[in-house]
Amino acid sequence: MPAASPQPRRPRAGSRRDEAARLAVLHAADDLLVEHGFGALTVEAIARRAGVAKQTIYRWWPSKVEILLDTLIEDSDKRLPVPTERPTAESIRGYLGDFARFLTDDPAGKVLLALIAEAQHDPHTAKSFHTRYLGPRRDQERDMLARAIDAGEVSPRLGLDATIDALVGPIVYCALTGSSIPRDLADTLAEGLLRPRSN
Amino acid sequence: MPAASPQPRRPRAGSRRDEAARLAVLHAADDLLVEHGFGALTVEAIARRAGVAKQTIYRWWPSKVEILLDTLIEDSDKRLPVPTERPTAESIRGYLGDFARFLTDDPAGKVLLALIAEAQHDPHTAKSFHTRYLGPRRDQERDMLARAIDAGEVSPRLGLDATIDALVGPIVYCALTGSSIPRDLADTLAEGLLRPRSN
DNA sequence: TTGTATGGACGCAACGGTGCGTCTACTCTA
DNA sequence: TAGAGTAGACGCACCGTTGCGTCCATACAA
Repeated sequence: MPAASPQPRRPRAGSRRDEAARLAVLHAADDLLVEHGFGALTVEAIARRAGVAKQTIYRWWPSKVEILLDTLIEDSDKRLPVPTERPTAESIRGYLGDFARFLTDDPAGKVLLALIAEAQHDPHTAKSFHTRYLGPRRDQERDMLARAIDAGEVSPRLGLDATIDALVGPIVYCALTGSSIPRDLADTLAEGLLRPRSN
Repeated sequence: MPAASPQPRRPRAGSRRDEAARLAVLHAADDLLVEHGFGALTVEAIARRAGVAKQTIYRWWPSKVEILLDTLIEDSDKRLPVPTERPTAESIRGYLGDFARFLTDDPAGKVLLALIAEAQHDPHTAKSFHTRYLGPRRDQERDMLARAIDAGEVSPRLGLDATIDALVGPIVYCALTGSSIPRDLADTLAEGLLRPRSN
């Protein structure tokens, strides 16, 4: 293990916010979470790892949860975009597969799981997590699904939100319980829940 | 490994464990969790509420998580039994509906959600939670499903575990994200995933 | 049957340790 | 000079542990 090397000396900051310090904090939080889990994630450890004073963290973030939210939002916008442009059944299946891989393979997936968890423990986290992450993302997913319905690509058995919960839920649940996600899970879910009632 | 314990010349001396204290701790933990959330749940608060010394808690439980596990196991065995005796599609649908109500309405449902969450944060919790709760319950659920398949009642599109994850996942996910669980969710999931591939 | 010794369960109180969030004091640059 | 940064001490709460004294159910000897 690389034993928390303090970052190389940055040039002293001026009177604007130090972008290098901001990124160092974000990355430190992300790394520490992946390496040692949320339980071992403390503001003091983040400061140490980032090579930044604790006060600098408290100046810009009210809690470590908001730090994680910042990293999650940036990473998932970048690496797990919602395909709202091509409203096809195939793109929805693709998104579900990407989501499963994001959760299991991407460091940001661990952040998402940790925030889902922390939201159960703390109401402030729950509120912020919904407002800043879950809500906006759900809006995009709803849009994706609604367009596919309009295009006649799919015809789900449930309402918009319930359908998304039914598709995403099992994937998240597998990740939460640490069981591996079967290859055909996403596709079978889509088949079972997006097809028109053929009978 | 314990070197030569002095011969228990009097095997049955001393007081017995105080059952009232045990129950007081279990109920105090349950109540505090429901009232103030896991974040505010401390061993000292449990001791205060139960009218019991902190030492008495540490004497019998290694952590507050184990206290919650004890309450969860007792409550869910009692109030959410897995219907393994009548292997019908209907009993499975009924179980899913009961499970949804358990999660949203029963205090023990909150305990379950809190433990799922805490298992993300702490590896010890994860291990104990799987060994003592998730594993045994999954065995029963697998049994329930396998019997229904043998009886020709259902013919799922996925493997045993994946099917259970696909049925239970959305319900848990709704509860975790605080969204209400649609009335027809359980039934539609069962229809979409347990029916034989009719086409 | 009675008296006593045993030893476990319990309550009370204090300990050192850790992370929290705040605070002060100082530095550096635009 | 004002804003952003570093360094580190502070009081607080909870952690998990320990020592000590009390209570009481049992086992056994008188």
